Amino acid sequence: MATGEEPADDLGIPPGKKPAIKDVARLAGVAVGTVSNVLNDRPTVSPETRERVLEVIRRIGYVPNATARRLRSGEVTTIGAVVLDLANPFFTEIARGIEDRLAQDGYVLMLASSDENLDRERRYLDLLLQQGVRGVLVTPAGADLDHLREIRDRGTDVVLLDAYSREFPSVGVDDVAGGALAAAHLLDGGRSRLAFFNGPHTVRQCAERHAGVERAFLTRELDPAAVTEVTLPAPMTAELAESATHELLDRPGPHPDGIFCINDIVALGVLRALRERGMSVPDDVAVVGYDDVMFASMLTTPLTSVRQPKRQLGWTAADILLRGDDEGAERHVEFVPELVVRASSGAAGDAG
Amino acid sequence: MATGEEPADDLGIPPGKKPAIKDVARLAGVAVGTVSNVLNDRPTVSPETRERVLEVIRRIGYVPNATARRLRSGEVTTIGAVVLDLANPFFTEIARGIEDRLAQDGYVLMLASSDENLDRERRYLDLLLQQGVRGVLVTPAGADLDHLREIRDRGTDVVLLDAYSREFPSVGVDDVAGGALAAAHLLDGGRSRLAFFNGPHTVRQCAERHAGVERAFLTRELDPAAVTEVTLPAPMTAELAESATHELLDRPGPHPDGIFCINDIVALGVLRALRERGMSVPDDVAVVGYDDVMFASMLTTPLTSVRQPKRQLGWTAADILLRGDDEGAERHVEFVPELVVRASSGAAGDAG
DNA sequence: GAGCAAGCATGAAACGTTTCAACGTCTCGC
DNA sequence: GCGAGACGTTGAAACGTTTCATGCTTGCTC
Repeated sequence: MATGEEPADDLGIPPGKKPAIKDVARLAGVAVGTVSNVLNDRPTVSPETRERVLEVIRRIGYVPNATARRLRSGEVTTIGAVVLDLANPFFTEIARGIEDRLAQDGYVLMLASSDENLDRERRYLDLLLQQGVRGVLVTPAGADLDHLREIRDRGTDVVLLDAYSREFPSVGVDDVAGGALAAAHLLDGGRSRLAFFNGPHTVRQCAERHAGVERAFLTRELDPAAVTEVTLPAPMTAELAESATHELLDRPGPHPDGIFCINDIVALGVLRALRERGMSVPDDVAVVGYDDVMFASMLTTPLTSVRQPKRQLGWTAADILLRGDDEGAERHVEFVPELVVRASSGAAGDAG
Repeated sequence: MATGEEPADDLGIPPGKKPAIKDVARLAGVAVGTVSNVLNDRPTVSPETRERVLEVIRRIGYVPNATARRLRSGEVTTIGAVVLDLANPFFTEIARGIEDRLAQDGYVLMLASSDENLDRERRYLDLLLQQGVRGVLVTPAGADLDHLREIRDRGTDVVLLDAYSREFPSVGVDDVAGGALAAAHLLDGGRSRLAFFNGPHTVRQCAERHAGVERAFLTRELDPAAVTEVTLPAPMTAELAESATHELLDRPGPHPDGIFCINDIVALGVLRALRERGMSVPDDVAVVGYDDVMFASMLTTPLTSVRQPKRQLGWTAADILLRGDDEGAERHVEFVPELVVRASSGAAGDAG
């Protein structure tokens, strides 16, 4: 674009520059302080003056500069979030919850994905701090929280997302309870030979859900060792789960009559393998997944799954951040997962 | 935090205040300009002075105020995006693509969902402008682009996402080609009695994919009127599609032997209904979806679908924005969708 | 030793707001 | 006809940087 078109009327604003509050003041014939009062809805402005100022604002398309406002008043209306992967439905639901809460207060969200990479996490946090965010929500990519500590000590609030630490406010879901819920459902549905398709125990979620399964057994005075645990390497895909299922069923001895999967993707692979073998779900085998992702209810055999309140997770984390050091603000919130029973584990068959 | 710990030595900084550049200058016995030069690695500072300044910075824990810096220097490393729904996998893949491109240049993304609501879209755009973003990427919630025009005229770049307009740079996918691709695949696979589960034609995507279907027929010198179009009301769910399928199959006359669905969710409902009726896919009916969402390949009968290059869509939009008015910058990019053939439309049965 | 360039350091202006003490101008009550 | 509020409005200081024209020292060249 060359010299470009000037507005028909000359407003005395250098071309290529955005109008500032002083331009509004000049054109409306008032002081800058008055314009500021109009902008901030202070009651000390006469209706006529207010109208005149607003008219000018509309005419020249004035937009207040949040950076200058922030510098002077010190208040910030931006928060940052770093999640593991924005392409993963689990996190986008969380992000959506964050956004919903922020919208209430006119905040804007700056979002980034760490890809579970500690370096990327640090780089993004650094960028966010430079932008001057009021606080950050982080799903930590690793156990090392040193950099987060430093950020907090420098005065930027930090809230952990889907994690727990006694040093930081945090929001998470009780994974032990989730594991117990799934195992209990299978046991109480009359299943006795359980298999557990899990990920490596180095991942907190996997270890805790495993502990939950054990707890369900012990509560019923059963031996947790009776569970056949199949450990899948990361990244866990449906294909991986499918072949692991075939492998499991090829073993000698009785087949399992209930399978608990660490997430719904894995469950999908298991279901596919069972179908290939002509086994009936839930009559021969009951299957339970985890996360209750969008498509769990849409499968040919709708999947029973442990639901995490994803949206609420994000909402609450943002709420803690915005409410700050309020008296009533809870510093640690742990949600309780919920079992959604569908056809894949319906009324127990007589496979036993 | 109450009064907190004071540093042992009195530095002449009011308690409870963060040190500013002038404090560093005073304590190091230099001018503020010099400190600024040290901070920005300018070469006009003698090594001794630099060391002295850095020493003071370290001692009092000075952190530059990014807000003030930005106000003065005017440099922006933020762009905004408003998509229809952050919880929809289609848009999060796009967002991920945007993020990937921005990361290359150290930019940060401010993200918001309009929920297809024009008012929300406007409100969010306003917030983003206040934050002083360098430009915005928008998936328009409606056909009215007046506000976008205004934003652009006031000096903020605008790029349209999954849309087309000759007024704005834009990135989209050829929906006519997508519709044609799906219909051609069914026709060339020997299917002759097609049904098309579509949304209302007021939605651009629906109208264009419909045009694509017609084109495929005309190219083959067939009559497009032979297609049975079923119009589903928004929001389209799997349940809705399921019952619409039953309704269609209850009609007298021969059943369709090929069904094209406006998206994969709809296809899911169709598949479910067909299974309930004991019809075989693809032997009795071939099914084709659209979007190729993550789970399309994971269904019991993997779904043939028209894939949109979602990530690339976002990447390219961000690229256009960042490259700005460069000579080589393309102002309109249209991607070509791709058909991913899976079992749901596999080798044609002899249903004809 | 005059002239000059190079090397450093300086300090004030500028960025676009908010905030606040001060200043009319009315209106009212006496 | 005067003091006291009440009501609107004003203008400048302040926020914490960056930028830049200017000035002061050196050391070098002829």
